[in-house]
Amino acid sequence: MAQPMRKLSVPASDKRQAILDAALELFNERSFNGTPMPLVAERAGVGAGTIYRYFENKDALGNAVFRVCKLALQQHLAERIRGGLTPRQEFHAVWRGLWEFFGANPAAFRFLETHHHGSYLDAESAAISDAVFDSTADFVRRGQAAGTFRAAAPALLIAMTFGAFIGLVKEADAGRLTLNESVVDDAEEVAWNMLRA
Amino acid sequence: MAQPMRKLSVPASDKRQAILDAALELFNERSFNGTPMPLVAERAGVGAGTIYRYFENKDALGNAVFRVCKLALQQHLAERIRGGLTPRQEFHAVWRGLWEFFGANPAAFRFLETHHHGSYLDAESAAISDAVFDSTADFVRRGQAAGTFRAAAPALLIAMTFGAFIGLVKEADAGRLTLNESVVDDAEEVAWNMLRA
Amino acid sequence: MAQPMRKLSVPASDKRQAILDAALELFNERSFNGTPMPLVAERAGVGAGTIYRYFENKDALGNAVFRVCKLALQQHLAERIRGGLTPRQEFHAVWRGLWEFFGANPAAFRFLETHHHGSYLDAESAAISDAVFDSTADFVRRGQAAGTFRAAAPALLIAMTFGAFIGLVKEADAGRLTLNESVVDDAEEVAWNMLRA
Amino acid sequence: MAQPMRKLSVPASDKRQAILDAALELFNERSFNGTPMPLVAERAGVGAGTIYRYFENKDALGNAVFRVCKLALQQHLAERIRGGLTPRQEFHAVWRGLWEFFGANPAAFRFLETHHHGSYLDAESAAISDAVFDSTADFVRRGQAAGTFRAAAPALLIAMTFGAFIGLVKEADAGRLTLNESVVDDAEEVAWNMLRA
DNA sequence: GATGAATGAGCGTTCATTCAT
DNA sequence: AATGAATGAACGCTCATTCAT
Repeated sequence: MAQPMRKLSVPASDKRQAILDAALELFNERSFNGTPMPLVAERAGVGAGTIYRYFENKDALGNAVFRVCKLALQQHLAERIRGGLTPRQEFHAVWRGLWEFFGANPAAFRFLETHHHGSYLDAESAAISDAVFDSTADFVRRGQAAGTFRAAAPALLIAMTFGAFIGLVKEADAGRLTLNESVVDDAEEVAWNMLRA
Repeated sequence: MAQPMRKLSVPASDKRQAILDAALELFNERSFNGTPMPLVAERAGVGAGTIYRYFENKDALGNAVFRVCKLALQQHLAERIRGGLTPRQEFHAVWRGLWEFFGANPAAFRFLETHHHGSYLDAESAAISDAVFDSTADFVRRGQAAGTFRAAAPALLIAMTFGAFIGLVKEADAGRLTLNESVVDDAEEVAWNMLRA
Repeated sequence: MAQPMRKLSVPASDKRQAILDAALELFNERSFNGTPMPLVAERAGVGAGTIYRYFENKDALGNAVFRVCKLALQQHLAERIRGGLTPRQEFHAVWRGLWEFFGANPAAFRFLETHHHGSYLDAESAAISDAVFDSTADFVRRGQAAGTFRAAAPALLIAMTFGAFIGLVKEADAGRLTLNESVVDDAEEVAWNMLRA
Repeated sequence: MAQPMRKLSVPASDKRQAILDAALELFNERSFNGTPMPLVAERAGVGAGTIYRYFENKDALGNAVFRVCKLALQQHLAERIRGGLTPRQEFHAVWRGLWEFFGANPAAFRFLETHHHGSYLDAESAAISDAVFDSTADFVRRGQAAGTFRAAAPALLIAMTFGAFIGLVKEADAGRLTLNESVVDDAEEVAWNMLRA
């Protein structure tokens, strides 16, 4: 059997991923503008110049981190919604999905919450945010069509529900709340009262 | 009797206020680390060196902005809660208070939401945040004692309620929602369903 | 008796002297370039702007301090040389004069030693140094004419003798020597062996 | 056998040395505080930021210059003293050593004389100064034990002898004395009369 | 005359980016 | 492809000097 005609490249570039990981951590710890590129390079275990082989400049790196996080969250939630669930079950899936995503990838979650309007974000990043929003709005409209979700602007319900979840994370970060399974379950019940008709 | 003929001198703290205002705007637009001090000076209409007559350094300026905003919000809400209101009326007062504060001072509101754990914030700023939280928690506990508010950790209810409001503002900033009086009233009804027993 | 026709002025300006004193101290403690003018003003107990009524700028202040010190030393030594002393007695008078001047005015002495070629010193300051040197050279030549002083270039003898005294002061400053009366007497004997024929 | 054909690369510490040389020159010309780092960089032919790859900050650069000069002088003198010389011969070696060092490295000599107690000098620099002093004091005590040197505090003799030499250099700088071989020989004779018993 | 708040040029230092290796 | 030494523009901040009071 003939070997396919593409060059055998290094495995989808470990270094690119290492740079993204390091940048995500550091942008959370020190903010985008407070993070020197050489520090990203050091944390990623690469040379400073190497970053510029993978990202045109610091802004591009910031946008790449944003997109990776946003798409990871989108995919994580999308995987949980598929299927023939009731709207209540769907909401449970989303809420648990947020919690699982946060547990598996807290840095990504915090980055999205904190850097959602960094001045370095470009049009494409904004477009991705809009696409994620649109698919979420569809989910809400399905629930409203079924009469299970409250009749209010989908944007309003989405904003308040995600906002409430983010509020939990921030309060936990401030040390005034411990986010464990039972607290998140309580919170789901609370949030559900916002959504249900 | 005629007013004596002396020149009206500018109030001594004119420039201090101008610097605080400029810093608040710019820290929102460009983040703390992304804002050069000379730009703050320019926006405030003062010389670069003048800032340092009023604030020891950039961190001190950041903390001053934070405290001014936090205390203004606290006072704004406190003024609206006093009196013999029912918990539902108190909640209305708080929700409207947030909305009014945001309308009167959107920059201050956004600053608090975005910069609540900037690495430049010092212990005193953190203490103020805690004090504001404590007085809010008292408000929640009063409502719970009266049986009107849901029995859940006050920190959880506070986090989710403020988070929901902040979610609205962010969504409005993203251009996917228009925050007007009727939307805010709808949102109040939604949020109330989180709180009520 | 008619009063002379000049304005009664403030007593030869206390402030000018206070500024000179403060500058002398601070230039010694922190060097010329390391001393901010506002600090000179504060130490002198005057407003920052006031210095500029008495001295055109910082360089002019530095030159004024230099001249005051140089002339004070010159006068101090000149007072001790007058009269019909033998060269040995004259040398004793000079050496003791240096010691007394240092004791009475250590700041002035150290300033002259440390700042003798500050880049801010102007031609007039240099001229004063030369004049002081010339009168000292005359003293040496008198001693050489009398056959009491060693026949060598006066500049050489002056340089080495003053240098030796300054060396004592520096070593005392470094904490490796205590300058008291008996040490200075010993040193005079040592120095005399450089000069005598 | 032919030398291998690899490119001759510049020694790694090329720039470090250029920076030290430039700093030494400029600190002499304009004093430590009077010398801007960008000017050091320009004189050294490097970028301003490059200095900070080799020295942590300006103070560290000042200390490095001081140590290089002090150790160079120490080594220069130490090389000349070894052997079975008489104290008079040893003194000749030291005096000539000073003169040769000054001739070979006038900037280093002047730096040591002028900056010996700059406020930026750290404990290690002070320790080096003390060590150099101690070894010189040993030399003096040897001469005193042999009965050739005057019985006086070694610190006093050292201070006056070095002070006298420095006085010569200063007088030459002031343009009132030309330091040539015969003048230095005369001066040695003069200085020897301070030291000898 | 005396003041000190205000200024902005210039300081010490950092860091995004480049490029010789 | 990968590096990290080198750069210089731009940062946070200081301070000599001015000028309205």
